[in-house]
Amino acid sequence: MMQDEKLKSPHDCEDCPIRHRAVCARCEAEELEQLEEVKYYRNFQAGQTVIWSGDKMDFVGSVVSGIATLTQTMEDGRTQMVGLLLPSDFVGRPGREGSAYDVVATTDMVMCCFRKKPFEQLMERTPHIAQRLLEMTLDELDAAREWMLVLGRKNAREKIASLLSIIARRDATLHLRPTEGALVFDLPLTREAMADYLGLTLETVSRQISALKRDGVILLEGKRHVTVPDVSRLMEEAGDDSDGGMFA
Amino acid sequence: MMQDEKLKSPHDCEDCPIRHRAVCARCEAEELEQLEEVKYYRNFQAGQTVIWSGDKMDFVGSVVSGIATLTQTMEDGRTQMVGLLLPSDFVGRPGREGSAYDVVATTDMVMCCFRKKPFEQLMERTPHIAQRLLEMTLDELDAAREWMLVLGRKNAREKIASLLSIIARRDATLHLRPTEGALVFDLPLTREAMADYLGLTLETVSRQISALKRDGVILLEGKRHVTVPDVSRLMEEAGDDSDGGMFA
DNA sequence: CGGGGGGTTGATCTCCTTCAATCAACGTGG
DNA sequence: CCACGTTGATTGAAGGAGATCAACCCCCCG
Repeated sequence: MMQDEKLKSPHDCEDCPIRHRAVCARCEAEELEQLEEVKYYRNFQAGQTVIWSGDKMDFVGSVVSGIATLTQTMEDGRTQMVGLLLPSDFVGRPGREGSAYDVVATTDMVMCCFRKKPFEQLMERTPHIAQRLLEMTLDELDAAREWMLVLGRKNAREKIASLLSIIARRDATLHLRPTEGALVFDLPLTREAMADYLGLTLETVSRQISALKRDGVILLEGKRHVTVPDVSRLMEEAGDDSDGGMFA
Repeated sequence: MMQDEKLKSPHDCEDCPIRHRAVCARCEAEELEQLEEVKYYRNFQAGQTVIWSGDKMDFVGSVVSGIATLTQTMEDGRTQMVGLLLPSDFVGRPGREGSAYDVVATTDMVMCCFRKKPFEQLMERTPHIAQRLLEMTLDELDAAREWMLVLGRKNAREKIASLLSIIARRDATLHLRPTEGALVFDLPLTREAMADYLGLTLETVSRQISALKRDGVILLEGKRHVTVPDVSRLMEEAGDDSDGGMFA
Protein backbone atom coordinates (compact mmCIF):
# COMPACT_ATOMS: atom_id res chain seq x y z
CA MET A 1 0.00 0.00 0.00
CA MET A 2 2.83 2.35 0.78
CA GLN A 3 3.15 3.76 -2.62
CA ASP A 4 4.28 7.13 -3.62
CA GLU A 5 1.07 9.06 -3.13
CA LYS A 6 2.07 11.78 -5.48
CA LEU A 7 0.78 11.41 -8.97
CA LYS A 8 3.51 10.20 -11.16
CA SER A 9 4.91 13.24 -12.80
CA PRO A 10 3.04 13.41 -16.07
CA HIS A 11 4.88 11.66 -18.81
CA ASP A 12 5.53 13.31 -22.00
CA CYS A 13 3.38 11.54 -24.54
CA GLU A 14 6.56 11.01 -26.50
CA ASP A 15 7.94 8.40 -24.16
CA CYS A 16 4.62 7.00 -22.96
CA PRO A 17 4.72 3.20 -22.79
CA ILE A 18 1.38 2.86 -24.57
CA ARG A 19 1.97 5.59 -27.10
CA HIS A 20 1.74 3.27 -30.10
CA ARG A 21 -1.25 1.19 -29.01
CA ALA A 22 -3.66 3.54 -27.21
CA VAL A 23 -6.40 5.73 -28.58
CA CYS A 24 -3.80 8.37 -29.40
CA ALA A 25 -1.71 5.97 -31.48
CA ARG A 26 -2.30 7.73 -34.77
CA CYS A 27 -2.09 11.28 -33.56
CA GLU A 28 0.40 13.71 -35.04
CA ALA A 29 2.57 15.86 -32.79
CA GLU A 30 0.18 18.73 -33.07
CA GLU A 31 -2.85 16.62 -32.18
CA LEU A 32 -0.99 15.24 -29.20
CA GLU A 33 -0.45 18.72 -27.93
CA GLN A 34 -4.18 19.35 -27.98
CA LEU A 35 -4.76 16.13 -26.11
CA GLU A 36 -2.14 17.00 -23.53
CA GLU A 37 -4.12 20.09 -22.64
CA VAL A 38 -7.09 18.09 -21.40
CA LYS A 39 -5.13 15.19 -19.99
CA TYR A 40 -4.19 14.26 -16.45
CA TYR A 41 -3.00 11.13 -14.68
CA ARG A 42 -4.75 9.23 -11.91
CA ASN A 43 -3.45 6.43 -9.71
CA PHE A 44 -5.66 3.70 -8.32
CA GLN A 45 -4.85 1.09 -5.72
CA ALA A 46 -5.56 -2.59 -6.11
CA GLY A 47 -9.21 -3.16 -5.24
CA GLN A 48 -10.24 0.44 -5.73
CA THR A 49 -13.35 1.19 -7.77
CA VAL A 50 -12.75 3.53 -10.68
CA ILE A 51 -16.41 4.07 -11.59
CA TRP A 52 -19.68 2.65 -10.34
CA SER A 53 -22.27 1.45 -12.79
CA GLY A 54 -24.74 4.23 -13.44
CA ASP A 55 -22.42 6.96 -12.22
CA LYS A 56 -21.91 9.99 -14.35
CA MET A 57 -18.53 9.92 -16.03
CA ASP A 58 -16.71 13.16 -16.53
CA PHE A 59 -13.65 11.60 -18.07
CA VAL A 60 -12.51 8.91 -20.47
CA GLY A 61 -9.01 7.56 -20.75
CA SER A 62 -6.45 4.84 -21.23
CA VAL A 63 -4.97 2.28 -18.88
CA VAL A 64 -1.25 3.06 -18.75
CA SER A 65 -0.17 0.31 -16.37
CA GLY A 66 -1.97 -2.24 -14.21
CA ILE A 67 -5.23 -4.03 -14.79
CA ALA A 68 -8.92 -3.25 -14.35
CA THR A 69 -12.15 -5.17 -14.83
CA LEU A 70 -15.56 -4.30 -16.26
CA THR A 71 -18.35 -5.98 -14.33
CA GLN A 72 -22.11 -6.22 -14.59
CA THR A 73 -24.33 -7.04 -11.63
CA MET A 74 -27.90 -8.34 -11.39
CA GLU A 75 -30.26 -7.19 -8.63
CA ASP A 76 -29.88 -10.44 -6.76
CA GLY A 77 -26.11 -10.05 -6.68
CA ARG A 78 -24.98 -12.36 -9.44
CA THR A 79 -22.06 -10.78 -11.28
CA GLN A 80 -20.42 -11.29 -14.65
CA MET A 81 -17.19 -9.75 -15.76
CA VAL A 82 -17.60 -8.41 -19.29
CA GLY A 83 -14.17 -7.00 -19.96
CA LEU A 84 -10.58 -7.10 -18.84
CA LEU A 85 -8.74 -3.83 -19.28
CA LEU A 86 -5.02 -4.11 -19.86
CA PRO A 87 -2.49 -1.37 -20.60
CA SER A 88 -3.47 0.68 -23.67
CA ASP A 89 -7.16 -0.28 -23.36
CA PHE A 90 -9.70 2.51 -23.44
CA VAL A 91 -12.12 3.32 -20.60
CA GLY A 92 -15.41 5.09 -21.07
CA ARG A 93 -17.83 5.74 -23.82
CA PRO A 94 -17.88 9.00 -25.75
CA GLY A 95 -21.40 10.21 -26.33
CA ARG A 96 -22.94 8.62 -23.27
CA GLU A 97 -23.40 10.12 -19.84
CA GLY A 98 -23.16 7.27 -17.38
CA SER A 99 -21.14 4.12 -17.16
CA ALA A 100 -22.99 0.88 -17.86
CA TYR A 101 -20.56 -1.17 -15.76
CA ASP A 102 -18.52 -1.15 -12.61
CA VAL A 103 -14.87 -0.51 -13.37
CA VAL A 104 -12.51 -1.84 -10.70
CA ALA A 105 -8.72 -1.82 -10.52
CA THR A 106 -7.51 -5.32 -9.65
CA THR A 107 -3.89 -4.27 -9.37
CA ASP A 108 -2.37 -0.90 -8.72
CA MET A 109 -3.13 1.05 -11.84
CA VAL A 110 -2.28 4.28 -13.62
CA MET A 111 -4.73 5.91 -15.98
CA CYS A 112 -4.23 8.64 -18.51
CA CYS A 113 -7.52 10.55 -18.32
CA PHE A 114 -9.05 13.11 -20.65
CA ARG A 115 -11.85 15.42 -19.59
CA LYS A 116 -14.84 14.05 -21.40
CA LYS A 117 -16.41 17.12 -22.98
CA PRO A 118 -13.24 18.51 -24.54
CA PHE A 119 -12.24 15.02 -25.63
CA GLU A 120 -15.54 14.59 -27.48
CA GLN A 121 -15.09 17.93 -29.18
CA LEU A 122 -11.56 17.02 -30.09
CA MET A 123 -12.82 13.78 -31.59
CA GLU A 124 -15.05 15.62 -34.00
CA ARG A 125 -12.17 17.72 -35.26
CA THR A 126 -9.44 15.09 -35.42
CA PRO A 127 -10.43 11.99 -37.38
CA HIS A 128 -7.25 10.23 -36.25
CA ILE A 129 -8.69 9.79 -32.80
CA ALA A 130 -12.11 8.63 -33.97
CA GLN A 131 -10.51 6.23 -36.46
CA ARG A 132 -8.30 4.67 -33.85
CA LEU A 133 -11.18 4.42 -31.40
CA LEU A 134 -13.31 2.68 -34.03
CA GLU A 135 -10.52 0.22 -34.65
CA MET A 136 -10.11 -0.49 -30.95
CA THR A 137 -13.86 -0.85 -30.45
CA LEU A 138 -14.10 -3.35 -33.30
CA ASP A 139 -11.30 -5.34 -31.69
CA GLU A 140 -13.11 -5.28 -28.37
CA LEU A 141 -16.27 -6.44 -30.07
CA ASP A 142 -14.38 -9.38 -31.54
CA ALA A 143 -12.99 -10.19 -28.12
CA ALA A 144 -16.45 -10.00 -26.55
CA ARG A 145 -17.81 -12.37 -29.17
CA GLU A 146 -14.97 -14.79 -28.70
CA TRP A 147 -15.84 -14.72 -25.03
CA MET A 148 -19.49 -15.46 -25.79
CA LEU A 149 -18.35 -18.76 -27.27
CA VAL A 150 -16.37 -19.50 -24.12
CA LEU A 151 -19.31 -18.69 -21.85
CA GLY A 152 -21.94 -20.43 -23.92
CA ARG A 153 -20.30 -23.59 -25.12
CA LYS A 154 -17.15 -24.50 -23.22
CA ASN A 155 -16.98 -26.66 -20.11
CA ALA A 156 -15.19 -25.66 -16.94
CA ARG A 157 -11.79 -27.07 -17.88
CA GLU A 158 -11.90 -25.48 -21.31
CA LYS A 159 -12.95 -22.17 -19.79
CA ILE A 160 -9.96 -22.12 -17.44
CA ALA A 161 -7.60 -23.08 -20.25
CA SER A 162 -9.07 -20.34 -22.43
CA LEU A 163 -8.56 -17.71 -19.76
CA LEU A 164 -5.00 -18.81 -19.09
CA SER A 165 -4.15 -18.79 -22.76
CA ILE A 166 -5.59 -15.31 -23.24
CA ILE A 167 -3.69 -13.91 -20.28
CA ALA A 168 -0.53 -15.69 -21.33
CA ARG A 169 -0.69 -14.38 -24.87
CA ARG A 170 -1.54 -10.81 -23.92
CA ASP A 171 1.19 -10.84 -21.33
CA ALA A 172 3.67 -12.15 -23.87
CA THR A 173 2.84 -9.55 -26.50
CA LEU A 174 3.00 -6.83 -23.86
CA HIS A 175 6.53 -7.90 -22.96
CA LEU A 176 7.38 -8.57 -26.58
CA ARG A 177 8.17 -12.21 -25.99
CA PRO A 178 7.48 -14.96 -28.50
CA THR A 179 4.15 -16.70 -27.97
CA GLU A 180 5.47 -20.18 -28.56
CA GLY A 181 7.07 -22.87 -26.47
CA ALA A 182 7.02 -22.18 -22.73
CA LEU A 183 5.43 -19.14 -21.12
CA VAL A 184 5.64 -17.78 -17.59
CA PHE A 185 3.36 -15.18 -16.08
CA ASP A 186 1.54 -14.07 -12.94
CA LEU A 187 -2.21 -14.31 -12.66
CA PRO A 188 -3.56 -10.79 -12.21
CA LEU A 189 -6.89 -12.11 -10.87
CA THR A 190 -8.11 -13.85 -7.73
CA ARG A 191 -9.97 -17.14 -8.06
CA GLU A 192 -13.18 -15.26 -7.45
CA ALA A 193 -12.47 -12.76 -10.24
CA MET A 194 -11.68 -15.62 -12.59
CA ALA A 195 -14.99 -17.22 -11.66
CA ASP A 196 -16.77 -13.95 -12.42
CA TYR A 197 -15.09 -13.85 -15.78
CA LEU A 198 -15.86 -17.45 -16.66
CA GLY A 199 -19.40 -17.74 -15.37
CA LEU A 200 -18.34 -20.33 -12.78
CA THR A 201 -18.03 -20.56 -9.00
CA LEU A 202 -14.68 -20.00 -7.37
CA GLU A 203 -14.71 -23.60 -6.13
CA THR A 204 -14.96 -24.93 -9.66
CA VAL A 205 -12.16 -22.61 -10.74
CA SER A 206 -9.96 -23.91 -7.97
CA ARG A 207 -10.73 -27.55 -8.79
CA GLN A 208 -10.04 -27.15 -12.48
CA ILE A 209 -6.77 -25.31 -11.90
CA SER A 210 -5.72 -28.15 -9.63
CA ALA A 211 -6.71 -30.63 -12.31
CA LEU A 212 -4.68 -28.83 -15.00
CA LYS A 213 -1.72 -28.80 -12.63
CA ARG A 214 -2.17 -32.48 -11.83
CA ASP A 215 -2.25 -33.26 -15.56
CA GLY A 216 0.92 -31.29 -16.23
CA VAL A 217 -0.71 -28.69 -18.47
CA ILE A 218 0.51 -25.96 -16.12
CA LEU A 219 2.96 -25.62 -13.23
CA LEU A 220 2.20 -23.50 -10.19
CA GLU A 221 4.53 -21.78 -7.74
CA GLY A 222 2.39 -20.28 -5.04
CA LYS A 223 -1.15 -19.42 -6.09
CA ARG A 224 -0.40 -16.94 -8.79
CA HIS A 225 2.82 -17.75 -10.59
CA VAL A 226 2.08 -19.91 -13.63
CA THR A 227 4.36 -21.73 -16.03
CA VAL A 228 2.94 -23.13 -19.24
CA PRO A 229 5.46 -25.68 -20.54
CA ASP A 230 3.65 -26.21 -23.83
CA VAL A 231 1.36 -23.51 -25.13
CA SER A 232 -0.11 -25.61 -27.90
CA ARG A 233 -1.12 -28.20 -25.31
CA LEU A 234 -2.92 -25.45 -23.42
CA MET A 235 -4.67 -24.34 -26.60
CA GLU A 236 -5.86 -27.89 -27.17
CA GLU A 237 -7.27 -27.99 -23.67
CA ALA A 238 -9.06 -24.75 -24.44
CA GLY A 239 -10.72 -26.40 -27.42
CA ASP A 240 -9.04 -23.95 -29.78
CA ASP A 241 -7.19 -24.73 -32.92
CA SER A 242 -3.87 -26.03 -31.68
CA ASP A 243 -1.84 -24.51 -34.49
CA GLY A 244 -2.77 -21.19 -32.95
CA GLY A 245 -3.78 -19.54 -36.20
CA MET A 246 -4.51 -16.26 -34.44
CA PHE A 247 -3.91 -13.89 -37.29
CA ALA A 248 -5.48 -10.97 -35.50
CA MET B 1 -28.03 -23.53 -56.79
CA MET B 2 -29.70 -20.37 -55.54
CA GLN B 3 -29.61 -17.33 -57.73
CA ASP B 4 -28.56 -14.41 -55.61
CA GLU B 5 -29.67 -11.75 -57.95
CA LYS B 6 -27.94 -8.44 -57.85
CA LEU B 7 -30.66 -5.93 -58.23
CA LYS B 8 -29.78 -2.51 -59.48
CA SER B 9 -31.37 -0.04 -57.14
CA PRO B 10 -34.88 -0.77 -56.09
CA HIS B 11 -34.88 2.08 -53.64
CA ASP B 12 -33.72 5.56 -53.72
CA CYS B 13 -31.87 6.20 -50.47
CA GLU B 14 -34.43 8.92 -49.83
CA ASP B 15 -37.26 6.52 -49.14
CA CYS B 16 -35.17 3.68 -47.74
CA PRO B 17 -36.85 2.12 -44.71
CA ILE B 18 -33.62 2.13 -42.70
CA ARG B 19 -32.43 5.53 -43.85
CA HIS B 20 -32.45 7.05 -40.37
CA ARG B 21 -30.90 4.14 -38.45
CA ALA B 22 -28.25 2.60 -40.69
CA VAL B 23 -24.61 3.47 -41.18
CA CYS B 24 -25.65 6.19 -43.59
CA ALA B 25 -27.96 7.85 -41.08
CA ARG B 26 -25.94 11.03 -40.73
CA CYS B 27 -24.98 11.49 -44.34
CA GLU B 28 -25.85 14.62 -46.24
CA ALA B 29 -27.44 14.42 -49.67
CA GLU B 30 -24.08 14.81 -51.34
CA GLU B 31 -22.49 12.05 -49.28
CA LEU B 32 -25.41 9.78 -50.08
CA GLU B 33 -24.76 10.29 -53.76
CA GLN B 34 -21.20 9.07 -53.31
CA LEU B 35 -22.46 6.04 -51.44
CA GLU B 36 -25.02 5.28 -54.11
CA GLU B 37 -22.23 4.94 -56.62
CA VAL B 38 -20.71 1.94 -54.85
CA LYS B 39 -23.95 0.44 -53.62
CA TYR B 40 -26.01 -2.50 -54.86
CA TYR B 41 -28.74 -4.69 -53.42
CA ARG B 42 -28.61 -8.42 -52.81
CA ASN B 43 -31.42 -10.79 -51.93
CA PHE B 44 -30.95 -13.87 -49.81
CA GLN B 45 -33.35 -16.70 -49.12
CA ALA B 46 -34.11 -18.06 -45.70
CA GLY B 47 -31.34 -20.47 -44.77
CA GLN B 48 -28.84 -19.12 -47.24
CA THR B 49 -25.31 -18.38 -46.09
CA VAL B 50 -24.19 -14.82 -46.73
CA ILE B 51 -20.54 -15.35 -45.82
CA TRP B 52 -18.53 -18.25 -44.48
CA SER B 53 -16.15 -17.72 -41.61
CA GLY B 54 -12.68 -17.09 -43.01
CA ASP B 55 -13.92 -16.13 -46.44
CA LYS B 56 -12.64 -12.99 -48.02
CA MET B 57 -15.23 -10.25 -47.96
CA ASP B 58 -15.39 -7.86 -50.84
CA PHE B 59 -18.35 -5.94 -49.50
CA VAL B 60 -19.86 -4.51 -46.36
CA GLY B 61 -23.44 -3.41 -45.95
CA SER B 62 -26.69 -3.01 -44.09
CA VAL B 63 -29.59 -5.35 -43.49
CA VAL B 64 -32.59 -3.67 -45.13
CA SER B 65 -35.22 -6.27 -44.31
CA GLY B 66 -35.17 -9.76 -42.84
CA ILE B 67 -32.90 -11.26 -40.25
CA ALA B 68 -29.43 -12.81 -40.20
CA THR B 69 -27.26 -14.44 -37.56
CA LEU B 70 -23.55 -14.31 -36.74
CA THR B 71 -22.26 -17.69 -35.62
CA GLN B 72 -18.98 -19.08 -34.37
CA THR B 73 -18.09 -22.76 -34.62
CA MET B 74 -15.55 -24.91 -32.79
CA GLU B 75 -13.68 -27.71 -34.54
CA ASP B 76 -15.80 -30.36 -32.88
CA GLY B 77 -18.96 -28.74 -34.16
CA ARG B 78 -20.23 -26.86 -31.15
CA THR B 79 -21.69 -23.54 -32.25
CA GLN B 80 -22.51 -20.27 -30.55
CA MET B 81 -24.46 -17.45 -32.06
CA VAL B 82 -22.68 -14.16 -31.31
CA GLY B 83 -24.97 -11.69 -32.99
CA LEU B 84 -28.45 -11.21 -34.34
CA LEU B 85 -28.64 -8.86 -37.31
CA LEU B 86 -31.92 -7.00 -37.68
CA PRO B 87 -32.85 -4.33 -40.23
CA SER B 88 -30.41 -1.38 -40.15
CA ASP B 89 -27.62 -3.47 -38.61
CA PHE B 90 -24.23 -3.38 -40.26
CA VAL B 91 -22.47 -6.39 -41.74
CA GLY B 92 -18.74 -6.64 -42.19
CA ARG B 93 -15.67 -5.07 -40.77
CA PRO B 94 -13.83 -2.26 -42.47
CA GLY B 95 -10.10 -2.73 -42.33
CA ARG B 96 -10.13 -6.50 -42.18
CA GLU B 97 -9.94 -8.97 -45.01
CA GLY B 98 -11.90 -12.01 -43.94
CA SER B 99 -15.01 -12.58 -41.92
CA ALA B 100 -14.53 -14.00 -38.43
CA TYR B 101 -18.00 -15.56 -38.37
CA ASP B 102 -20.56 -17.35 -40.45
CA VAL B 103 -23.32 -14.99 -41.50
CA VAL B 104 -26.58 -16.77 -42.30
CA ALA B 105 -29.96 -15.39 -43.34
CA THR B 106 -32.65 -16.96 -41.19
CA THR B 107 -35.48 -15.34 -43.09
CA ASP B 108 -35.60 -13.97 -46.59
CA MET B 109 -33.40 -10.94 -46.47
CA VAL B 110 -32.41 -7.89 -48.48
CA MET B 111 -29.02 -6.30 -48.02
CA CYS B 112 -27.75 -2.94 -49.15
CA CYS B 113 -24.12 -3.67 -50.00
CA PHE B 114 -21.18 -1.38 -50.61
CA ARG B 115 -18.04 -2.48 -52.37
CA LYS B 116 -15.52 -2.69 -49.59
CA LYS B 117 -12.51 -0.83 -50.97
CA PRO B 118 -14.37 2.26 -52.12
CA PHE B 119 -16.41 2.24 -48.92
CA GLU B 120 -13.25 2.29 -46.85
CA GLN B 121 -11.87 5.16 -48.85
CA LEU B 122 -15.15 7.00 -48.52
CA MET B 123 -14.98 6.49 -44.77
CA GLU B 124 -11.68 8.30 -44.55
CA ARG B 125 -13.07 11.30 -46.36
CA THR B 126 -16.51 11.52 -44.78
CA PRO B 127 -16.43 11.60 -40.97
CA HIS B 128 -20.21 11.24 -40.86
CA ILE B 129 -19.95 7.62 -41.88
CA ALA B 130 -17.13 6.79 -39.48
CA GLN B 131 -18.90 8.58 -36.64
CA ARG B 132 -22.12 6.68 -37.18
CA LEU B 133 -20.25 3.40 -37.49
CA LEU B 134 -18.43 4.06 -34.23
CA GLU B 135 -21.73 4.76 -32.52
CA MET B 136 -23.28 1.56 -33.90
CA THR B 137 -20.23 -0.49 -32.94
CA LEU B 138 -20.33 0.83 -29.39
CA ASP B 139 -24.01 -0.15 -29.21
CA GLU B 140 -23.18 -3.62 -30.47
CA LEU B 141 -20.44 -3.91 -27.89
CA ASP B 142 -22.94 -3.04 -25.17
CA ALA B 143 -25.33 -5.65 -26.55
CA ALA B 144 -22.58 -8.27 -26.65
CA ARG B 145 -21.70 -7.52 -23.04
CA GLU B 146 -25.31 -7.71 -21.96
CA TRP B 147 -25.40 -11.08 -23.63
CA MET B 148 -22.30 -12.20 -21.74
CA LEU B 149 -24.28 -11.76 -18.55
CA VAL B 150 -27.09 -13.86 -19.99
CA LEU B 151 -24.73 -16.64 -21.07
CA GLY B 152 -22.61 -16.65 -17.95
CA ARG B 153 -25.06 -16.16 -15.13
CA LYS B 154 -28.66 -16.81 -16.08
CA ASN B 155 -30.48 -20.13 -15.87
CA ALA B 156 -32.45 -21.65 -18.73
CA ARG B 157 -35.78 -20.00 -17.93
CA GLU B 158 -34.17 -16.59 -17.53
CA LYS B 159 -32.27 -17.05 -20.77
CA ILE B 160 -35.44 -17.75 -22.72
CA ALA B 161 -37.22 -14.81 -21.11
CA SER B 162 -34.25 -12.56 -21.94
CA LEU B 163 -34.28 -13.60 -25.59
CA LEU B 164 -38.02 -13.10 -25.90
CA SER B 165 -37.84 -9.69 -24.31
CA ILE B 166 -35.03 -8.58 -26.59
CA ILE B 167 -36.85 -9.73 -29.71
CA ALA B 168 -40.10 -8.25 -28.49
CA ARG B 169 -38.56 -4.86 -27.78
CA ARG B 170 -36.60 -4.65 -31.01
CA ASP B 171 -39.63 -5.72 -32.97
CA ALA B 172 -41.74 -3.09 -31.24
CA THR B 173 -39.30 -0.26 -31.89
CA LEU B 174 -38.97 -1.38 -35.49
CA HIS B 175 -42.73 -1.09 -35.95
CA LEU B 176 -42.85 2.02 -33.81
CA ARG B 177 -45.17 0.50 -31.27
CA PRO B 178 -45.04 1.27 -27.56
CA THR B 179 -42.96 -1.19 -25.54
CA GLU B 180 -45.41 -1.45 -22.66
CA GLY B 181 -48.43 -3.52 -21.87
CA ALA B 182 -49.03 -6.39 -24.30
CA LEU B 183 -46.79 -7.25 -27.24
CA VAL B 184 -47.30 -9.59 -30.16
CA PHE B 185 -44.60 -10.82 -32.51
CA ASP B 186 -43.33 -13.75 -34.52
CA LEU B 187 -40.21 -15.61 -33.52
CA PRO B 188 -37.68 -15.24 -36.33
CA LEU B 189 -35.65 -18.21 -35.05
CA THR B 190 -36.08 -21.96 -34.85
CA ARG B 191 -35.73 -23.68 -31.49
CA GLU B 192 -32.28 -24.79 -32.57
CA ALA B 193 -31.20 -21.26 -33.45
CA MET B 194 -32.48 -20.06 -30.09
CA ALA B 195 -30.46 -22.79 -28.41
CA ASP B 196 -27.37 -21.65 -30.32
CA TYR B 197 -27.98 -18.13 -29.15
CA LEU B 198 -28.57 -19.07 -25.52
CA GLY B 199 -25.89 -21.71 -25.06
CA LEU B 200 -28.53 -24.39 -24.44
CA THR B 201 -29.80 -27.50 -26.17
CA LEU B 202 -32.90 -27.28 -28.28
CA GLU B 203 -34.70 -29.65 -25.91
CA THR B 204 -34.14 -27.31 -22.98
CA VAL B 205 -35.38 -24.40 -25.08
CA SER B 206 -38.52 -26.31 -25.93
CA ARG B 207 -39.13 -27.27 -22.33
CA GLN B 208 -38.68 -23.77 -20.99
CA ILE B 209 -40.91 -22.24 -23.63
CA SER B 210 -43.58 -24.77 -22.67
CA ALA B 211 -43.07 -23.86 -19.02
CA LEU B 212 -43.44 -20.12 -19.70
CA LYS B 213 -46.61 -20.88 -21.64
CA ARG B 214 -47.95 -23.09 -18.85
CA ASP B 215 -47.28 -20.32 -16.34
CA GLY B 216 -49.06 -17.73 -18.44
CA VAL B 217 -46.00 -15.58 -19.08
CA ILE B 218 -46.53 -15.98 -22.82
CA LEU B 219 -49.25 -17.26 -25.14
CA LEU B 220 -48.47 -19.31 -28.23
CA GLU B 221 -50.38 -19.74 -31.47
CA GLY B 222 -48.58 -22.33 -33.52
CA LYS B 223 -44.86 -22.57 -32.83
CA ARG B 224 -43.82 -19.09 -33.74
CA HIS B 225 -46.53 -16.57 -32.96
CA VAL B 226 -46.03 -15.16 -29.47
CA THR B 227 -48.18 -12.89 -27.34
CA VAL B 228 -46.72 -11.33 -24.21
CA PRO B 229 -49.64 -10.17 -22.10
CA ASP B 230 -47.46 -8.38 -19.56
CA VAL B 231 -44.02 -7.22 -20.59
CA SER B 232 -42.89 -6.31 -17.08
CA ARG B 233 -43.73 -9.86 -15.97
CA LEU B 234 -41.49 -11.14 -18.74
CA MET B 235 -38.71 -8.80 -17.65
CA GLU B 236 -38.98 -10.13 -14.12
CA GLU B 237 -38.67 -13.66 -15.41
CA ALA B 238 -35.56 -12.56 -17.28
CA GLY B 239 -34.05 -11.36 -14.01
CA ASP B 240 -33.90 -7.81 -15.31
CA ASP B 241 -35.04 -4.70 -13.58
CA SER B 242 -38.80 -4.87 -13.93
CA ASP B 243 -39.24 -1.11 -14.28
CA GLY B 244 -37.47 -1.52 -17.57
CA GLY B 245 -35.19 1.44 -17.13
CA MET B 246 -33.63 0.91 -20.54
CA PHE B 247 -32.51 4.44 -21.25
CA ALA B 248 -30.41 3.44 -24.21
C1' DC C 1 -1.69 -14.79 19.50
C1' DG C 2 -6.02 -14.13 16.90
C1' DG C 3 -8.25 -12.85 12.78
C1' DG C 4 -9.24 -12.36 8.07
C1' DG C 5 -8.60 -12.85 3.16
C1' DG C 6 -7.61 -16.05 -0.29
C1' DG C 7 -7.49 -20.82 -1.52
C1' DT C 8 -8.34 -25.96 -1.47
C1' DT C 9 -11.03 -29.99 -0.88
C1' DG C 10 -15.10 -32.95 0.26
C1' DA C 11 -20.18 -34.35 0.15
C1' DT C 12 -24.46 -33.64 -1.62
C1' DC C 13 -27.91 -31.79 -4.63
C1' DT C 14 -29.92 -29.99 -8.88
C1' DC C 15 -30.38 -28.24 -13.25
C1' DC C 16 -29.31 -29.14 -17.68
C1' DT C 17 -27.63 -32.45 -21.14
C1' DT C 18 -28.01 -36.67 -23.48
C1' DC C 19 -30.39 -40.21 -25.67
C1' DA C 20 -34.63 -41.55 -27.46
C1' DA C 21 -39.48 -41.91 -28.68
C1' DT C 22 -43.27 -39.49 -30.55
C1' DC C 23 -45.92 -35.95 -33.01
C1' DA C 24 -47.57 -32.49 -36.37
C1' DA C 25 -47.04 -30.17 -40.70
C1' DC C 26 -45.60 -30.43 -45.25
C1' DG C 27 -44.13 -31.95 -49.77
C1' DT C 28 -43.37 -35.61 -53.15
C1' DG C 29 -44.00 -39.42 -56.01
C1' DG C 30 -46.50 -43.66 -57.04
C1' DC D 1 -55.32 -39.59 -52.60
C1' DC D 2 -52.44 -41.84 -49.56
C1' DA D 3 -47.81 -43.83 -48.08
C1' DC D 4 -43.51 -42.05 -47.17
C1' DG D 5 -39.68 -39.19 -45.82
C1' DT D 6 -38.27 -34.88 -43.91
C1' DT D 7 -38.04 -31.09 -40.81
C1' DG D 8 -39.14 -28.80 -36.59
C1' DA D 9 -40.91 -29.47 -32.17
C1' DT D 10 -42.38 -31.76 -27.80
C1' DT D 11 -41.84 -34.87 -24.05
C1' DG D 12 -39.77 -38.58 -21.10
C1' DA D 13 -36.02 -41.01 -18.50
C1' DA D 14 -31.37 -41.28 -16.99
C1' DG D 15 -26.93 -39.44 -16.07
C1' DG D 16 -23.48 -36.02 -15.16
C1' DA D 17 -21.14 -31.46 -14.73
C1' DG D 18 -21.13 -27.93 -11.95
C1' DA D 19 -23.44 -25.44 -7.92
C1' DT D 20 -24.04 -25.34 -3.14
C1' DC D 21 -22.86 -25.94 1.58
C1' DA D 22 -19.26 -26.67 4.66
C1' DA D 23 -14.82 -27.71 6.74
C1' DC D 24 -10.19 -26.64 6.73
C1' DC D 25 -5.53 -24.73 5.31
C1' DC D 26 -2.03 -21.21 4.54
C1' DC D 27 -0.01 -16.97 5.05
C1' DC D 28 0.35 -12.35 6.21
C1' DC D 29 -0.29 -8.70 9.55
C1' DG D 30 -1.85 -6.12 13.50
